[in-house]
Amino acid sequence: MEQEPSGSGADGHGAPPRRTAGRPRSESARRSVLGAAYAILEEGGIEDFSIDRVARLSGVARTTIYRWWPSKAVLAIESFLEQFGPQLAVPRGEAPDQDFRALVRALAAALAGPAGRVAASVVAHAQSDEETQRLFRENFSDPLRTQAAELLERGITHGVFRSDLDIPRVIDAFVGAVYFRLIIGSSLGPDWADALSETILNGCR
Amino acid sequence: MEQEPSGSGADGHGAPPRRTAGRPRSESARRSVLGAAYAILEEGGIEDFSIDRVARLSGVARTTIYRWWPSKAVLAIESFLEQFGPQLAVPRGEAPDQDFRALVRALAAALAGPAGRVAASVVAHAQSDEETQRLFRENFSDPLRTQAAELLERGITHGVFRSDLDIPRVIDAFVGAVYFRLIIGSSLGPDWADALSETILNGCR
Amino acid sequence: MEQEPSGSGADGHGAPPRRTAGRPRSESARRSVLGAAYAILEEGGIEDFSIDRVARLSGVARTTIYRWWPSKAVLAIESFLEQFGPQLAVPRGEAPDQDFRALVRALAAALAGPAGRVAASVVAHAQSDEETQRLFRENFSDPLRTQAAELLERGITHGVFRSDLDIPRVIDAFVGAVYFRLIIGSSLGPDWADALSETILNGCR
Amino acid sequence: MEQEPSGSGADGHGAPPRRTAGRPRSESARRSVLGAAYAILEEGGIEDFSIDRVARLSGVARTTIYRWWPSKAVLAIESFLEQFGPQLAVPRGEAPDQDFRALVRALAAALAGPAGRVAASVVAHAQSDEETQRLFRENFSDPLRTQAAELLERGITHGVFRSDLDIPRVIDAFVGAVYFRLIIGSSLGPDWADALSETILNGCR
DNA sequence: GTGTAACCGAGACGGTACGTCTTGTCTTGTG
DNA sequence: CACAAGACAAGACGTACCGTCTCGGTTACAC
Repeated sequence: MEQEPSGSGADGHGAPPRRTAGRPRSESARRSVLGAAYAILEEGGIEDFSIDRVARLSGVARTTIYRWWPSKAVLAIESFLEQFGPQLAVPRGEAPDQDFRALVRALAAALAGPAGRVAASVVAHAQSDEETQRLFRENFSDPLRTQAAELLERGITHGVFRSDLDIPRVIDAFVGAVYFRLIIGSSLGPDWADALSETILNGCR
Repeated sequence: MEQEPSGSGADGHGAPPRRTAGRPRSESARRSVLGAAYAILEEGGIEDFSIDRVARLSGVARTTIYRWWPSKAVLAIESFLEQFGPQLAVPRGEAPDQDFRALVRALAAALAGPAGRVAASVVAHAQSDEETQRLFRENFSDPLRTQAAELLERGITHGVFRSDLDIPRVIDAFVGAVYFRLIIGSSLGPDWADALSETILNGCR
Repeated sequence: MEQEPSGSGADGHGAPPRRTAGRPRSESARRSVLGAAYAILEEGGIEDFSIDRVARLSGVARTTIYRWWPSKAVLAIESFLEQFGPQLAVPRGEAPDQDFRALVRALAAALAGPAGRVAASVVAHAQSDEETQRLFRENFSDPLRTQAAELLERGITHGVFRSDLDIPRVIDAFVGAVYFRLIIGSSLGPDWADALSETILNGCR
Repeated sequence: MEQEPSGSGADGHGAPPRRTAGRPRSESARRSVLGAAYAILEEGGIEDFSIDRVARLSGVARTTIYRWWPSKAVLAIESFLEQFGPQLAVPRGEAPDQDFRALVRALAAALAGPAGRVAASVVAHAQSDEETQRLFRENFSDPLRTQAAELLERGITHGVFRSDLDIPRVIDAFVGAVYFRLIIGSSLGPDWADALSETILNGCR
């Protein structure tokens, strides 16, 4: 979001950096804001999150924040995605059912830490804001589902999973289970993750 | 909440209603507040919800609200539970798998309406408030899980479901799926509910 | 105030104790309230004075206080008068000018202590409440003026003071001076009192 | 208060207006607040005075008032001083005793009107607030005393008043008398003022 | 004795105001 | 232009009192 192509050297094939007139946006301000926002989310959840606090902590003027982020929800989720987005490595091994187990474990583990608290906060809030919902879906939910879908399809072609598998529903089930436990404040340990995997895989074979 | 032992016919051994000294709590005020709170939740979610607004809409003084509800989160969830709590009738027919399908359908249907929006709002908020989380769990989540568990156990004894079924995980899966779709803003139609039931039941047999 | 005809044997000209039907007023409650009220005034002035606080400190129900004192101003001044009223002994010696000096000293001394803080608080508030103003005038200001007037008249008949002395104005001057210093927060030591006496007596001879 | 050096032409020695960054304070808001504050004081005394009411009447946000005035006492006295401060013109004629009479009359007259009610309210409150007391003393009491002192000194040098006159005490006496009558709710007519002047002047000659 | 009347306690209720915190907009001056 | 600084209107927060209003119990005198 708000990605500035300015710095990316890849577009050097002719298109100039497209520097519009006036003072360019301060990249350092942007980073300060997102960093401070995430720090606040991590320590106090969305409850303690306010534009004022982000401004104070980041040293960036409130006006500047308002110029670039339309609402506190968007700022919160952007700061979360920037940190969390690249964190989930989907496994790709030989046995699809083992991969599935690993995926569930990885998701549970990622959300068990402090990032989970942030995720819960942010997604909770998302529910009231179209834009935030979209950002979450596009940058977090959809990629995860896509990767999971590929894994399941691989299982089908390998003959490990039944051919009439309703892939989206399977994904609904395991992602939903993890997320619901997160919201409810229940633990997300590896034992629980494995038990869930087993239950779901039972229906896939 | 604030249950008056007065009405419980069980103590018919002579114990008088035990009215404590002082002006008794106004039942009409309590109802007005919960009603207004639910109305606000229904139309604008938790975002537009404030004690001030509830006070104005209900015609009850703000101080009176604070006397009985410690925080806006608790008021919100209580107003939701009062409306939604008794809404979910768990089916009890001959075929446990049919019953399961009906249960998933009922849950999805209940949350597909305006109550869903409220539920999402409220549960979202729960995540940052211990007390709200507890209220939600005790009054909504736990009863639902208990009833679902009984249904699944019946299925096992009837020989319809496998005997090594991990009941809590099955429940995690279908409740989580419904709730996640709700949060994400995806549809919760009967077709989707049936597809989910089928996927999960596949693992139960 | 709240004159109790019950005990006063002096009115034995026929009027019986006139005990009206019903439970009689609790004398202990009355005393607790006035005592607590004065204690609060002494430590925090009128600023910290509230019916709630008096009720809490005295252990008397708020309703009971409201039954007997129409406003917090009246309660404050009554509690003050009960303590301060009998405190000022007007001297009666041989030399009227010496007596005057002693009177001014006594007034200044009485108001220099903690009671002064209370007096200032209370009289300050009096200005906005008819009833309080009347109570202060009748129970404090008028008696003081009457006694001072007698003293000055004695001085005239003794030939120490000029015969055309405008007694009320003299009293305005010295009482006003003391009170103004009190309000302004200036000291009220004996030296200042003597200097004031001298200045005023200069105009009396 | 809050004096803006910008307008004072005296600092034309090079110091620029020194406009600090950020949006400048709204002069119109300041005026609205002080005006509304005085209007409320005039009609209901300090009893009806509240920041809320001032905000409503002035149309200025409550937060803005709190930004500039630390307490309601300070706001009250400032609004009073702004109106009343320049109102008292001290006479300067040939005969010092005539001037004194005129001064007492002027003071009494000024406080006899609606401003008197405000003054009484405000000064009454001053007694519990250090800051208010200071403001009243510096901006009202001290200037008045200074001018009165000059008048009396002129009388001494002219030989009209005795040379050993204790000037501060004389001022205590007449200012106190006026203020005490004000608080007590007694009239402050010209006849009374003249009688007071005569009584005090008797001691000055 | 038994009313009945006025008391006292407890505490809920509708209100007003408090002083603080955020939100989002605006209005300056500087880089 | 971007940005820092900060004023502004709006409005919610949770608390303290206000004065009124039920209630349940407690004394008294009066029949």
